[in-house]
Parts: sequence; structure tokens; C-alpha cells
Amino acid sequence: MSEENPISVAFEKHNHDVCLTNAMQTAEEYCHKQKLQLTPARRKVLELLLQEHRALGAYDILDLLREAGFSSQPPVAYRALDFLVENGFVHKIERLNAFVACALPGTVHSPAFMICRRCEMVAETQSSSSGFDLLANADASGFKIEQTIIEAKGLCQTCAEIE
Amino acid sequence: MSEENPISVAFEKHNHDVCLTNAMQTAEEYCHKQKLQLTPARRKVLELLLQEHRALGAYDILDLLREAGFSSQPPVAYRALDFLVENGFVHKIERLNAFVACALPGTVHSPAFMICRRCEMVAETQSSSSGFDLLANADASGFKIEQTIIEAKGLCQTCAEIE
DNA sequence: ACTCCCACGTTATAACATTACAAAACTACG
DNA sequence: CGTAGTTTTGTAATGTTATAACGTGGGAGT
Repeated sequence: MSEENPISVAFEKHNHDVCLTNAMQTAEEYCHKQKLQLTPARRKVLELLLQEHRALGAYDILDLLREAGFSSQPPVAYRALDFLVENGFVHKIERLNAFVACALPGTVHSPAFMICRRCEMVAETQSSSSGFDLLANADASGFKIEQTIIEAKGLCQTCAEIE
Repeated sequence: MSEENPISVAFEKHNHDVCLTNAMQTAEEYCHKQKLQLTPARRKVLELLLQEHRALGAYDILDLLREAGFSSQPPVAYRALDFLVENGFVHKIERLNAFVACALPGTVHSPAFMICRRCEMVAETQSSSSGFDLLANADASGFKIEQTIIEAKGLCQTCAEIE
């Protein structure tokens, strides 16, 4: 376990510009190392998601891409998103059919999400899974887990106070 | 039971007719007690899902409803599914945009699912959640969890042996 | 019978996602 | 260089999943 525990970044105050710049830089470096092409459209989609700090639907992204002068056919957004998801820069929130920038890019991790139903903020956290029932049951039945999605819906502290 | 489906009925062998009959009876009783109307369409959808023992899309269900003589406009299926999900007889598998009959109807539980990517079988298990990281982090950040979805994708034992 | 609520019928449309194919841009390497 | 092979993009069309809106009918209680 790491000393730092950067849980639920989105629900806590932080310097957003720095957060964006760092994430973009990490992505740049990672792509360079892996010889992946962080093309303009892919870069733009990642920037948009980092700026929003919440889940955006593919068509929301498409609108923003159009505003930024990109072509706005669905495949443009979905291709960029596929790339970003495959390489771990973005996660899909299945519950919302939406996408959110990864809070810990460049690291192998098994994310879990907290989704505020009021402000739609999405916070990413870790699911280390030790002592986690599902795994025990999977072992017992011979099921081989390849990927697990964990998404909690609820209210973030701010919204809970408002309601 | 009627036609096809020689593929592994679940991850474990069991008497399918009994399983269906029991589940329907539980639903009947529960609805009667709660003064809920288990109407023909709702009953049929539940039966279909119990028979299949795997996740069905709303439009798959719609096709089966048409075959059974029901109207086949989308709201027919979605309304029945909403009812069944609300009352815990059916779960939605977000990853597949599909629905599966509950393995433990009539009990309050927090399900987790194992989804075989090869045969599409869905197995339900419990997530008691004690010692589960997400909850600890949620507490720490003031997030109030209302519902959590847990879905593991992978290979069931049978399919793992085949591949 | 009247009214209220709940469920259903039906049309239309919204929201999300993919296929397919051609053209352009990069990359490797002789 | 150049050119073959791969990857990425442009674009049109289509497929899939889900909901909105509004009217009709049927049962429960008064």
C-alpha cells in the first residue's frame, strides 16, 4: 500500500489546473514510452474529461469536440474514448453510459467509483479487493475474474448537506 | 421448459424446473402480501428470465413477449422490467444493458455478479461488503452510498476449460 | 355511479453505439 | 528517399437501448 491515499479526489478541494496539467503530462510521457499516438482528438477528449471532473456522455464530448473545431460524427468520440479507456486514461461508468478521466493514470489499478446522483460528480477510489467476498465465491465456483466494475451511487457530502 | 439452451445452465448444475417454480411462487406470495399486481406481462417477463438463466436485453424480451402474444412496443418490456427490478425480482446488469432474474428473490441483499464473456451466463453472489475498501473510503469522504453495483467479467469454469 | 389510481396501448423520439469503406497520415526499413 | 504496411481519420448509414407523452381501460373504495 502506498503512503499517500489520494481517495475521492473529486470531492475534495484541489488545484484543478495543476491536476489537469499533471495528468496530461503523465499521458504524454506514457504514450511516448509506449509508442502510442496521443493524437489531437484523443488529447482533446482527455483534456475535456479532466476539465469537467465528472462523467460525460459520448455525445456531450462530441458537442465539445465540435465547438473545438473537430469533426463531430459519433465514431470520432468513440474512437478517442476507446483509445483512452484501453490505455487507462479514462474509465467508463457503466451506470451512466458515460466516461470519466482516470484519477491515477499510468498505474495498474482496479478502480471503484462513487457517483453523486445530485451533482453527478464521480470520485474514483481503489478496490484492493482483499477480503472481498466476490473473489472468494469466484474461486469456489471456478470463475476466472478478468475485470470487475464497482460503482456506488449516492450523495456526496456537499449534496447531502444541501438536501 | 421449451426449446434450446444446452449451454451450461448456470455455473452449477441444478434442477431448473424446480428453480423456476420456486421463484415464481415466491414472487406470487410476495406480491400478494405487498398488494402488488403481478400482471400477465410482468409474470411472463419474470418467467422468461427465470427460464433463460442468463441476461436478456429488453428487446430480446420484447421478441419473446411478441411470440407469447403480448404487445411488443418497448414500453411494455421496460415497464415490466422496472416493476421487477424495483421489487427485487430482477437485476439489471449494467455492463450488458441486460436483465437477469434474481437468484434470491424476496430477501434484502446486495448482489454481485459474475458474467462469463463466452457463454454470457450470469451468476449472482452476495457482497456482504464488510471490510470492503469502497465503504471505508466513502465514510472518509462523507459520501453516502445508497446502492452499489458490482459486476465481474471473466470466464466461467466450463468456458475456461473449453478455451 | 363516480372518482382515483394504476396499468396498459401506442406513437414517436431520444440517447447511446457500431459497421463499413475510403482516404490520409504515420512507420519501418530496404 | 520511396514504398509497403499499419494506424488513424472522415463520413454516411445504421443498429441498439431507453424514454416521453398522451390517451384508454379496469378495479377499489366511497
